Amino acid sequence: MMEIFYRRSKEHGLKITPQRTAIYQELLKAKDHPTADVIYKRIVKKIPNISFDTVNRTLLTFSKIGITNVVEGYGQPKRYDPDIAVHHHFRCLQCNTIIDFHSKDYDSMAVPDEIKKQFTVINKKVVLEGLCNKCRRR
Amino acid sequence: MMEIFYRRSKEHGLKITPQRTAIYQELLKAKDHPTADVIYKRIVKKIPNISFDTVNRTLLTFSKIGITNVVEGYGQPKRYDPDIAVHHHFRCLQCNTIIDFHSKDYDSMAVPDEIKKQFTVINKKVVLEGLCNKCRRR
DNA sequence: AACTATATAGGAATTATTCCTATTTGTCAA
DNA sequence: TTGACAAATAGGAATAATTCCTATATAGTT
Repeated sequence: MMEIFYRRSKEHGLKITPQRTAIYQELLKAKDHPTADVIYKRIVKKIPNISFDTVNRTLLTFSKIGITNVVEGYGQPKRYDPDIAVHHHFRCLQCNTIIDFHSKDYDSMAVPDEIKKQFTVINKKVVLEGLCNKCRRR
Repeated sequence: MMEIFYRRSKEHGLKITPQRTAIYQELLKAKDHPTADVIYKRIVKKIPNISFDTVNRTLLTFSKIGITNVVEGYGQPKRYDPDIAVHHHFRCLQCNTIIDFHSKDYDSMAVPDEIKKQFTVINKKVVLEGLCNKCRRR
């Protein structure tokens, strides 16, 4: 799994630093679409003098070279997703939890011609919004 | 079109103020999914002493009572959409332009049982991402 | 081992959003 | 129509999120 990290970094002329390695590993472990701040807090336990800026900058860099993604949100802090395969999201409007799910039906939906003509579509996903079980009870 | 604004405000016990009326009208005119700041700058020309906070707060209130929506984004400032009918978005990864489009195929996609069981789905949309024509040329 | 372009730490600056409070204003009921 | 009162506003301050700046350090190459 670190494979892709080394390969893409090379391809883009990025140096493999201990900080980047740690950030990528931490991100891979994360199942909760964490913010830069959350990742920073987890990592600072291992690398006490790492700066927030490095974590933040690195996550943006990773997103640029396509080894992680910024998750769609609504103006709250950016959240990152280490799963770069096609998948879809359910998002709770109340607590902002994001749940990944897979659906072959969704994956295979055609892009309308109208859009294809005008734009280069790189990514396609379905975003469902509503209430999760916890929030529904209230 | 102001109909829904008056009705929903009543339903939620919100007062009809000149500020709210102006903000709603400005939003209705907007085709560009504007930020609170953009709306503020447009409105301050008509109501010179309106405060940014009022605009911001009002837009959030409108979203809460469902007469406008916050558009999915990636940590940039919140952007608002006066179109509350079901529709879908194409978003340019480079310049962040969001284009609305409609698709009956997308509208009619079923929500997976797996999700239905666990969550109350209120909203469903397809988000396409890629490059718009302008950005593609570079 | 030395060189060089890139990356980092730390802090400052900027941007976006929310909070606080005194004052004003819709709305409702008499 | 008027008074009462809860709700809303303006203005500024505070907080949160992100980005920028710069001196120093380091990965990757020669």
